[in-house]
Amino acid sequence: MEVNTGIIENNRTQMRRGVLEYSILLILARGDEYASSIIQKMKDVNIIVAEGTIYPLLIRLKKLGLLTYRWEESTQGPPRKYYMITEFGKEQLAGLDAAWDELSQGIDIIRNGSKA
Amino acid sequence: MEVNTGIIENNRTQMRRGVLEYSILLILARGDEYASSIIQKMKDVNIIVAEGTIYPLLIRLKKLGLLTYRWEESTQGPPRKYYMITEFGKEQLAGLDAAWDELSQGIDIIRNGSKA
DNA sequence: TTTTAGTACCTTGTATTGCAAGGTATTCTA
DNA sequence: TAGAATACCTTGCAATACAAGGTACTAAAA
Repeated sequence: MEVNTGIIENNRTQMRRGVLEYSILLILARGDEYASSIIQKMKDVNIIVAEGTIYPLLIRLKKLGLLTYRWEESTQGPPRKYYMITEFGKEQLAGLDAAWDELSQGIDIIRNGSKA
Repeated sequence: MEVNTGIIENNRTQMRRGVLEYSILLILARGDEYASSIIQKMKDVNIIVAEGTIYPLLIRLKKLGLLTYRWEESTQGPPRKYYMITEFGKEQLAGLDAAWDELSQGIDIIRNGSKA
């Protein structure tokens, strides 16, 4: 079924997809979070992620050794799975920072015709 | 078959994918180009695209009305299909500029914790 | 005049992956 | 004790990038 009609909306989604893992790692580098709070923090900066996206993704990043987690009781609802970035995760994040910078620069160049 | 091993390489690819259409439109907004020259221009700024990616993409963008093309003889090889951005394409590109700016800002915020 | 190399076009099939939809468990409140 | 709210998770589908393989034209070499 067709979900995204407009070209712009479609590309906005596409662009977001490219930085999903990166944003998760950025957020977790600032502090431990559980899935729903990550979704919220990303939403705050207009990077929309669905639950069905983030849970498998967190599991994947954990398997790769970038993250670990701990369970924590909540006063209002079921226990939460707080994810934490590992040392290896931080190393990889540094690489992603570089990748993002490189892409930004690339876009800048073809956009403005200079390395500004 | 596994193609991209490293996490960083994998994400670099993922990020690039998000801006494929955007970069094509940016390049064509500066002047008419044929597929191979678009690939080259993108490569120049480290945005790698394969032929098998760009041909279907150009066809798609043409079908959507963002591009048209004209054939042009070449002195060294077969004729070239020069793609040109349409008025509608320029309109959409403006939207993509906004989408990109928004994403960049979003990343900046979760990266630096501010709207710098 | 055949062959090779270079350039340009294009299609097919596969693997990846985001996510809508649907589902379970816990806590709190009416 | 029946919702409502919050949290977790899985399944199956649709979209899509791209490796691989293929055609056609030109020029140059054999």
